[in-house]
Amino acid sequence: MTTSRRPLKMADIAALASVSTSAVSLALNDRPGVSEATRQRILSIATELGWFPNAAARALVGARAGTVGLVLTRPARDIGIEPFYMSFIAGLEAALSVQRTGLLLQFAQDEQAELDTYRRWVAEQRVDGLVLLDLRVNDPRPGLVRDMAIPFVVIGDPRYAPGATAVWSDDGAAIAATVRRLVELGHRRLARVSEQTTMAHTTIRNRAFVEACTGLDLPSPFVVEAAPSAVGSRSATHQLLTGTTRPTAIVYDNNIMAVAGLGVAHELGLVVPDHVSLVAYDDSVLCESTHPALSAISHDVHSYGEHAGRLLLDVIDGVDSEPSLDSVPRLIERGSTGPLRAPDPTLAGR
Amino acid sequence: MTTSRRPLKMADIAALASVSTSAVSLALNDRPGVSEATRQRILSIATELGWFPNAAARALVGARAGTVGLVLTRPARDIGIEPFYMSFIAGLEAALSVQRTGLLLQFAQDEQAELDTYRRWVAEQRVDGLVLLDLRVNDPRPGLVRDMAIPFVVIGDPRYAPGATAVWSDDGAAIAATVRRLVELGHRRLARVSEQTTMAHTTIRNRAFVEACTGLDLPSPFVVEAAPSAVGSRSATHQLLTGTTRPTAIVYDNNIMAVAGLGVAHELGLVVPDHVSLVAYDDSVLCESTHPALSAISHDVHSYGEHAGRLLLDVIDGVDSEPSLDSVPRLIERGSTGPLRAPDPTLAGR
DNA sequence: TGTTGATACTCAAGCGTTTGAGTACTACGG
DNA sequence: CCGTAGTACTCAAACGCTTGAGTATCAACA
Repeated sequence: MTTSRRPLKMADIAALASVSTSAVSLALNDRPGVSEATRQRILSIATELGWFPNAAARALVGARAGTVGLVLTRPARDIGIEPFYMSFIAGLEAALSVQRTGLLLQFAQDEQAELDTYRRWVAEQRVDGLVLLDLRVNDPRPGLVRDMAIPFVVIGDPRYAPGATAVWSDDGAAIAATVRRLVELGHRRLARVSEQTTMAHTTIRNRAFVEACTGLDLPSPFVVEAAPSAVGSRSATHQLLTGTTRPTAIVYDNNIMAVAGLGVAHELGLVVPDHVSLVAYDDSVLCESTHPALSAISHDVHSYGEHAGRLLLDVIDGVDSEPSLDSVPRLIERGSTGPLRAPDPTLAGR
Repeated sequence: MTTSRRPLKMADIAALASVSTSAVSLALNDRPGVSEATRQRILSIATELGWFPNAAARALVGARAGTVGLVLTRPARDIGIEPFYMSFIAGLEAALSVQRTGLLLQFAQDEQAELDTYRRWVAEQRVDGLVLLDLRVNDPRPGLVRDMAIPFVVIGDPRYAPGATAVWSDDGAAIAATVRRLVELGHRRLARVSEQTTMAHTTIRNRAFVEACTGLDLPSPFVVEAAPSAVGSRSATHQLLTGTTRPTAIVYDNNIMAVAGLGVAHELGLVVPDHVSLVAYDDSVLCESTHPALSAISHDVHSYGEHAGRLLLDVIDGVDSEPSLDSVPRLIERGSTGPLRAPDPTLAGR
């Protein structure tokens, strides 16, 4: 392993192997045209010297940037603490790195900025593909990105991105199963604290939630749309838990919202799950760390990201993929859910 | 804004403006050699058409990739949920995007893989600079990266990376101030649950913690080194809170560890802060969401990342920067700290 | 022995920029 | 009216790689 000041180029390898740069190129890209002996000689010299092809030169001629792009569009400064994103990104990156593909990451304030970033990346030919996260209702992004003629995958329900290669999790089924389980535990007054209904997954979950409740002849459930932050969840939860007909179980839309909701329940002197059951969406060690530990509608977000990465690489390679279901999240029951046990302290006039 | 299939090139702009590509280049890079009128004409055509320079071509000749790299080396799959990282990355990216610089993100299993990634990125000339996160004791990275002759900044105390451009926060001072405050509240048996002492910041904090305690004539504090995860913190906290001489205040090394510790205290039937005070390191809405809300040694991690980004861009521009103190984190007191109020239920034999 | 067809290679053009050297034009002082 | 200096531009080479076209060698076969 030599550490030289001037970066090595293919010509250096070629000179040492006494062949032309073309031969080196053929050898290193596993193409026919060089003998096995020469190929091995070139390869060993290249690895010996620690040479890697200049990414820019390769991109310029080969039209492969070796990079895919991801934009996180989140208004609040601190929404990034939602564990989902980091896990997803880690999984995505794991899949990409198998094929030596880098991940370009950008944060945007709003949809306009996000689209500007896509346009710029495509114009600069910086990326070979894009990952569209947080699919929205009537999302303009799939259409616009398709017009840019760049491979992409959508993370979200294909019904909201017709014709696009999507990887999704069946949140509706997961929500329905959760409602059934809560009813089995004896709950009848259910509630949901959701993100904004502009999100496709929120709409899907909300609809599934209401349908599951009415299908089981429950009173129609509370659905509160909150700002996608801890603060939003706090006030929504407070509102629910201090209302006249208080729900006995609340299903949240992510981890942070559930943690915040748990805090509010504690503040109000309610015991979880004796007075109220709480369920988080997505799962992480955060849910395991609270007391009581949060029951969660769980799926493997890391492998969700990996799945997305593999699919995007396929699309880049020209393999046109169908929408692909990643998983049906399952309710993992921990300490925050259970049958209603104690008398209701607030309604009893504690 | 025209959306064309074939990407635009400089020659297209040149043709429309009836000038040479050289003129376009000069105009777009704000260099002398074109008249103001021509410059404006070229600029307006370029923006009209939505043209951006091909990143690869520019990198090939200009030796600027327009990208900096960051590797997250974390053994556990879920440590990424620590809010610090996402906030830091968001801040970093914000600073970079001001100068149209992208952020290449990679996760690595261990130090070896991290170094391999740096070597590859440098050899491929994919990045103009590197950010070295989580400085370790006797960290080999600054030395090796310097040998690669690529600009970099270290995030961490410059004493552990002599000669490198570093941006750091004075954790020692923050810890000392926190200890003083806890003593002011009446605490005398203090403890710390820390990450591995291979981390430079952990070593610094541990030392400052012990020194502050002995300087105030306290009994020597407990310092427990835990695996950097919620699980590690749980067992460390359990050990501390069920020991014979139980600490009355515990200072953690990050957010997740503190949340996990809070959960353990709850499980043991201890009231926070009446029986034990808890302090988190770093801060995020997560700390505000628990009950009681976690007091935290707080600094603005987002702007910490921004600071690092600006500094790295300076180094890339050849401005050799001195180590730069970002901040002295300050204890934000929330509900999890206070004077010892209740009799100790465990020691009283509840 | 000459033709054919592989095989193993080399040549050189080209990808879209930047940039130092070169050129045409204008203005101005002497 | 010439020389000079500046301004506004163009030319062409270069960056490091890929790739289609070309060439040399050699075995097989008629």
